[in-house]
Amino acid sequence: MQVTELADTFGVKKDTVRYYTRIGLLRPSKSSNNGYKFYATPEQSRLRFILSARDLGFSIEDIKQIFSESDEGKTPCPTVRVLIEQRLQETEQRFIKMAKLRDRMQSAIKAWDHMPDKAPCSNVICHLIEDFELVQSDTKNSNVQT
Amino acid sequence: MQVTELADTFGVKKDTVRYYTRIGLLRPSKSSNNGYKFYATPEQSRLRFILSARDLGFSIEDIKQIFSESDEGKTPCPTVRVLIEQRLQETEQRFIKMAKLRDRMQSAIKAWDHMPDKAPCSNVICHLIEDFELVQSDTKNSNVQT
DNA sequence: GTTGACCTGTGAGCAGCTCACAGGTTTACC
DNA sequence: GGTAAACCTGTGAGCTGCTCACAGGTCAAC
Repeated sequence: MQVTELADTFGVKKDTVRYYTRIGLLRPSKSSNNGYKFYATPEQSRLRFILSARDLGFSIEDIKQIFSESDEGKTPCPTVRVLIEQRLQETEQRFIKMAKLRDRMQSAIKAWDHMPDKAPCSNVICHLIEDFELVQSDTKNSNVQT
Repeated sequence: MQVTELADTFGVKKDTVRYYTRIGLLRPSKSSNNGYKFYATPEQSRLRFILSARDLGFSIEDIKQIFSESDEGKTPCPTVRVLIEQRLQETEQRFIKMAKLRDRMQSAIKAWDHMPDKAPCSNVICHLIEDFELVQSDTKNSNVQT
């Protein structure tokens, strides 16, 4: 199998396969006649594994580490358990951050609904954005006070 | 004000200010004696604006566009209203994707709790990760069937 | 032999910073 | 005046995880 067939088999882009190859996650042999890279069965397993791990939030670096352990014949399972906990924590933090961002955006849109457009003046570029900050902190303060 | 003072004033890193300068969001003058960049009041307003916009999910490119309109004296408000809707949609999509990822990770951890570590064999690198896929699709199927 | 389709590897680019680093400037002290 | 240390500067490169662009090699059909 060369790159195109492998990519099509797993429903990924050729460039993705090439990328994984370039960074050493896949290690195809070289076809002797034309020098094209040749992906045999083990490389196909590895790609399948990469895609599964990716779907579980493991980073490329994580996958490298898992491979290096399994290549030595060691069980990568303990590492996998530790890594996923870390990745989950990161994901949760980003998730919370994104939820907050979404809320901010939604309340900005709502607040702007009844505000007019204004031309920029000396220090104010867009009053919608700049006034929203104030609204936000007012809200915060009044929440604190009540 | 030069870069360090400006950065400290707004609680950002020097490198961030330098980055914004490099890409043209800030346009400091050059100090005549030592050639260092000098950030006057308008640049301080711009930085404040950048940070507010960033907190509302606008991209650097969005901010550039907003600046270019306000620099021409036009009101950027209509653009801002359109842009934030787009960014909100993107944020929501990423949010949903991340929620799903989080759920997958959590259920993997749960499922792995009762599974042993195993050494890698010919086609299997880490059975935790590789078997989880199957569990997932089984669950999906049984949900469909019920 | 030649046209054209397809395949290849590699360099560069994306966002939004962040880091590394060589070298200029300033300050404290003698 | 000199000098060493501390601090400041701008710029190039690196980060993730791809994705795109592109010059050139290969191959099947005619």
